[in-house]
Amino acid sequence: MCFLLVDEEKKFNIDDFFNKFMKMPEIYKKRDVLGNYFIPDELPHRDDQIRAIAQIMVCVLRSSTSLPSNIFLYGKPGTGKTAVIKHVLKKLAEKCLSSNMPAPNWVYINCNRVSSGYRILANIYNDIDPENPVSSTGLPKDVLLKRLCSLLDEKIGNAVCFIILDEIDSIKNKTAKDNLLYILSRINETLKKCKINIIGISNVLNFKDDLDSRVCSSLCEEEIVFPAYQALELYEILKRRISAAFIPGIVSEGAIRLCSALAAKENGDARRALSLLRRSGDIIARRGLTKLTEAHIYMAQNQIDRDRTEIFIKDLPMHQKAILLSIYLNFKYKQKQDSSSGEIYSTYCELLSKTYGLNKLTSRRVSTLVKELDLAGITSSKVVSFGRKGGRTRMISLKANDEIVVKCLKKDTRWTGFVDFKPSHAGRSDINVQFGRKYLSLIPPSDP
DNA sequence: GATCCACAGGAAATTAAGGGTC
DNA sequence: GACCCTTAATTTCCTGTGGATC
Repeated sequence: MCFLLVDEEKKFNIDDFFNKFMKMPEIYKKRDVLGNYFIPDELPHRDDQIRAIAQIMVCVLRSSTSLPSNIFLYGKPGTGKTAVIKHVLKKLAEKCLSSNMPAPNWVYINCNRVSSGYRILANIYNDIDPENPVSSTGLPKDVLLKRLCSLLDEKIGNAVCFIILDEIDSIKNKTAKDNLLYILSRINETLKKCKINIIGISNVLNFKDDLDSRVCSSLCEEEIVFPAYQALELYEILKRRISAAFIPGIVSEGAIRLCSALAAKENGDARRALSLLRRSGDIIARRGLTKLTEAHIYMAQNQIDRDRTEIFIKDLPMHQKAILLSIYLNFKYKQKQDSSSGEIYSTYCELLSKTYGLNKLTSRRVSTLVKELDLAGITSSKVVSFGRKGGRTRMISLKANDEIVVKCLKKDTRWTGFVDFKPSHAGRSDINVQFGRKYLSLIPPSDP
């Protein structure tokens, strides 16, 4: 039996907390304005992009069956791509309705959440007909496509349906990506009444280079690039949002400037600036303060980075946690900051030999998982060559705060007991431990 | 300049799981 | 229930690579 030891004095009283909060001064007029999904009526510094998209889409106003060119939008995260396309479609729909024309239909899919071709087609289907959804697996792709075409003709009729594929670069499998985009680029040949227009949104500027040439020519008819926001542009965007979100006088001038500068440093990401503002607003709201200063922006920044790392590690699959633990243990027990992929693999194998019911992954798979940790900013690594004696390897070091890493790993009961485990090769001076896989033989055989 | 090391990493194959159809 | 489909995770196979050493 297990008891939670709770200090009576520190025991959280939810009623008291709510009562205290109710007495605190209100700082927000409308907090939602700072949210990621809020689309403002005006999008400053995006006039060129709005004009370009509007000029392509305007033919829909002449005839509901006129098909505009397919569009591809490129730009780094937080540069307003999604907001601009939604804004233009909203305005187009308003104009159609005020002119007694049918509003254009549109389906928005974030490919980051629906990463396979089949599921993207299924999501388009389910978005159009949510009452009779198709399953996310099981049907042959050609059957699903046939059903989707029938549905589009039946539900949309003689009109254009815009399909927005956001974060299209996150479809990892190149064949799946080419197949899906090829199907979509030819779908109008199968449709009898409805017409499909594809709007692709990518965070990767050279996304097109990776596409099949047939797909590229039909899908990338018009391309619009979204440049990163400059600090001054971000400042103006924040000013507008602040006046809609906060009660006047709450946010200090210095805080706005700092927030814009920090976001400008992160590739001009407006989403990051708004998230900093939202988080720092919540910090002062919970403390009952009425002035948001630079200090609160720094606090918010630390909290966001910390939360991001903790959530990422908490959600890692079991083997990836073991790999991260191996990196941490090598960092902890070695004199050097970085370890070779071979050393990490041998530590990983050693850890798994001490657990029951877990088969170790191959070094190839571990190599892919290490790269994923790298991409997430948890580790930092680079490929280096040690010549004939040492060959080519990846040198890996821990980038995230080691205290946060160990705290998160301790929460996983499978690995709690291993956070102080010393790898066999650590601290040995009688062997050259540069090249870990050689030393797999050091690992004692696991119990049967 | 050739050789060799210790991998890196791409591509195809395999496996398991979830689901649809007949 | 057999068979077919899809996806995701993983393995297997293979070629490529940078630089020290021969």
